Amino acid sequence: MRPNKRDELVKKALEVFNANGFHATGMDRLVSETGISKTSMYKHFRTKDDIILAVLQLRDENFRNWLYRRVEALADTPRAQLLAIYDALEEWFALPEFRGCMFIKASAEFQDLDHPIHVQSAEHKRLLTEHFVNTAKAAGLSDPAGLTRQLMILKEGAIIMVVMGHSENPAMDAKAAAQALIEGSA
Amino acid sequence: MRPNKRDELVKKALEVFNANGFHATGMDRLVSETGISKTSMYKHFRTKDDIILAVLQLRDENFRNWLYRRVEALADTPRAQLLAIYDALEEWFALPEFRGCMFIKASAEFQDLDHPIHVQSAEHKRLLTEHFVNTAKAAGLSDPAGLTRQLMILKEGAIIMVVMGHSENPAMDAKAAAQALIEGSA
DNA sequence: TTATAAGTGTACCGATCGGTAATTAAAGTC
DNA sequence: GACTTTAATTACCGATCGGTACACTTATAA
Repeated sequence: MRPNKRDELVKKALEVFNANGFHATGMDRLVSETGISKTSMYKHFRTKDDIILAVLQLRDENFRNWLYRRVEALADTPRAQLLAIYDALEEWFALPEFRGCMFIKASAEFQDLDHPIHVQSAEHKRLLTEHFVNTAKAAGLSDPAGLTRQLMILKEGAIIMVVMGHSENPAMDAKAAAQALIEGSA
Repeated sequence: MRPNKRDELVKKALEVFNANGFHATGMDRLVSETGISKTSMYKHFRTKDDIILAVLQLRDENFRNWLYRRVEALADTPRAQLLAIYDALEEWFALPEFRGCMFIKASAEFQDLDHPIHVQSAEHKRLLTEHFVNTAKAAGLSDPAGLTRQLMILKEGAIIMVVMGHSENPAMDAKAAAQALIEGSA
């Protein structure tokens, strides 16, 4: 069983890109911080953008898996799970390596709507929305799609306010708002 | 009356940075797109970062002035003005040159919390919050600070969902949420 | 053993990066 | 008219950008 260098590269590149940004991280830095030779990188990927796409794909799997499972662990009923989203967010924000949402940052650095990196970042949000719409439906709430759009807005806004804001606990601000919205849409 | 080259540069640089990103825009491109010589730029600014800071300062003035005045024009009472924020946002999102929030993008490209560009971006959000807290107080609502934090989360989240999301009208999603929150905190 | 694939190290490519030097042309102020 | 300021032009700097060429080493599998 050979440990795959490709996966090792993507995993380490994720950390480097997340901490330093995409454009600001050069290939030489990627070499020195991952310990993987440039030759090897370009044997697995044709371009730097391809590496970024692989990183985003890994991040999408990791994050969605983590969030879905964490929400299920934190609450039993669908309705309580919608609120537990923000408890999970609070945990995420508290991590020392937290650096904001990678997909928001990626779409900020690759603004062209047709750019593959932008497209893939938007797809991540779509998948999240899709999942929580089902939770909202299971909760038997009226207008699950509309409510989920609001819950997503609260999630993204909380992330921004952690990075840029001066509030102490945006996750709990968002949770309080979510609770009011859910109770109002019973 | 001499037309100030410095202001002309900052104004045009704002458009270029907003459309192409900060790291992705080189000084040579700034020269060709603004028509201003590089020598002249570096006589007014010591570094590229200084130009970015000046751009952000201009953007802060422009945006806050516009938003405050638009909100006042759209609604009379403080309470209605809190809701009008999202009507103004809807207008902003509809502009053809809309490219997301410059400060969110700047903080995404300059992640270091101590970096002057990050600090200045966060300051923009602080000023916005400060202003709307006063509106919330004038509206006589309970916990104006807490409500404003929620309204800010909705604002930032709506911006993200316009750029990355698949919703049709995040501004109105946010407005509906804001309305529920305001009514609940009467 | 031997062929095949995977990985490394180093040197290099042209292009672009942020930033500077030197010179000259205008235009405003005294 | 003399002088100062502002700006443009052009060429250039070392460093770094994304990406490649080449020679060498390992490790696997037949």
